[in-house]
Amino acid sequence: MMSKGITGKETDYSAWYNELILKSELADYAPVKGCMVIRPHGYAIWEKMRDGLDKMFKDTGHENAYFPMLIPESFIKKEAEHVKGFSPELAVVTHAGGKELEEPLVLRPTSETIIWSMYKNWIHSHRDLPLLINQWANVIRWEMRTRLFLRTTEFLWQEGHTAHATAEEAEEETLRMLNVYKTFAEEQMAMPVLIGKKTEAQKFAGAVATYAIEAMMGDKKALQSGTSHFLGQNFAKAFDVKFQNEENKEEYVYATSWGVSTRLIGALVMTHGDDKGLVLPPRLSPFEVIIIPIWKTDEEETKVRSFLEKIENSLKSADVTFKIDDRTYVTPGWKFNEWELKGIPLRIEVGPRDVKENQLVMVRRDQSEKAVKHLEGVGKESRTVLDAIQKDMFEKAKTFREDNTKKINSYDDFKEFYESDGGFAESYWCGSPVCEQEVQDETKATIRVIPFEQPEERGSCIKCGKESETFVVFAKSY
RNA sequence: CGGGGUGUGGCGCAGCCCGGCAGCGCGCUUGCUUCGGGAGCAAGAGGUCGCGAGUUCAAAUCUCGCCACCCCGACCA
Repeated sequence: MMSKGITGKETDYSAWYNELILKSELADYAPVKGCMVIRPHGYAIWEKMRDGLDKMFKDTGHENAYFPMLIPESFIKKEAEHVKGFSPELAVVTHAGGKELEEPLVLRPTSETIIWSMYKNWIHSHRDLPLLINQWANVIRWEMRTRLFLRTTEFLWQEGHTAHATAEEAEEETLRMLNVYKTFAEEQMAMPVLIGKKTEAQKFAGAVATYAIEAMMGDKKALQSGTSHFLGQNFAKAFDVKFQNEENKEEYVYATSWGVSTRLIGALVMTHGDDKGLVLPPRLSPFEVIIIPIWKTDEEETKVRSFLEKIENSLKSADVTFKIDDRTYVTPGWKFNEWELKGIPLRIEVGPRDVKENQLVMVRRDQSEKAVKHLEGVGKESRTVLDAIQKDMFEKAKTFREDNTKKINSYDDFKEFYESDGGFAESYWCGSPVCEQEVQDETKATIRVIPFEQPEERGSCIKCGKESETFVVFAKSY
């Protein structure tokens, strides 16, 4: 079932990532190339993410709905940029019911087109706006190269699609949801993110502007972890969605869309994982505490079990979620390793020695020291420790990012940076797509974001040296 | 699409050059002893060697073809 250990991060990051996912039972390869099965442990994490995000969406006034997976091919073609961006990765159904279809059906790569085809029927007046809808769904994108969680042919995500009366309102919504993502990433995933605007070259096909959260992974590469798009009137025009404003004038509707996907699980793995396996932030762990009872004799078992009840009650009263691993056919040592591999944030060991002393042993997943704690108040103590883990994981990730972020002004230094260790480079850029492309061709680094907070001083473009006021963050990315 | 790799009991691999009984480790089953960092002993079960042709008395092994998956690069959440 399981062989000992996984490849070290330093030895081969990619092998480490794959082995970690397979061995911690987050996911497994499916029969179809590029597809994966999300196993219960991985899906439980996704459910946690989903629940956390869903609450944040509801709190900002959104409602869930569900639109179909099959989209008439002609819909995709209605928005010029959208077609151009997505046609290479579409999967198309041409036959069904034993016959060739009159019009091929596209398996949705994203749902703007089908949603806006419906919004046309639902929006007539400014009183119908804003329309704030989200859907949890699967999408299909036929990618050339896939990687577990980071880029799979089919993935699960959430896509918000909102309609507004004014550009200002829509832009506000775009940034509101970007900030929801930032908050979620930092507070729930313990993953610090940069936020900002994407360059023209990297924006969503069909958007006026794309914004993103970007995180630094354990190998110092960037991962785009969530996007929020201001779509302007592009889709309203493509699908002829107009409303009558207060002055009784017809106007096209303004749109946004925003999404995060199961890629976030990959982000979690690469932000916090270590050579022993996954390290889960308490708020996203399927359960927070794994309890491992230890005994030799029946008599000891009876004593330990009744002691466990006291621990359970204390944990329950502090709303700490836990699981007791009382399997008899594996040794405690085996369980330690297995639950560390699976990333459960806190472990409690209870054996005859502890029963006698009215104590227990606590071990944080993000550290390794064993700490002896008294039985009394173990629930509250666990909560305190879990909060500390959540916070420390964030700080550790943030420090790592800061340690690997460098202000770079000269292109020679820049090239050298990406030939050696790499990381995030803070530089200036003149705004020319030519410079952007040349930097990418020569160093593999791309502009990840144009941060909102721009420094006072001006600089010079990292590539052409022209004076520039645009401060950007470069990195190699997934 | 280019480059590389792999395909042999559930998992990881050896065997292939040089054709001759299909092996090893882990896991699994049963029993006993174990149990505070991946337990020990004993006895078992388990395989169309990715698929298809060919060469041969004989193919996991040689030849030709095909397929699948993984990794690295170009496209992307």
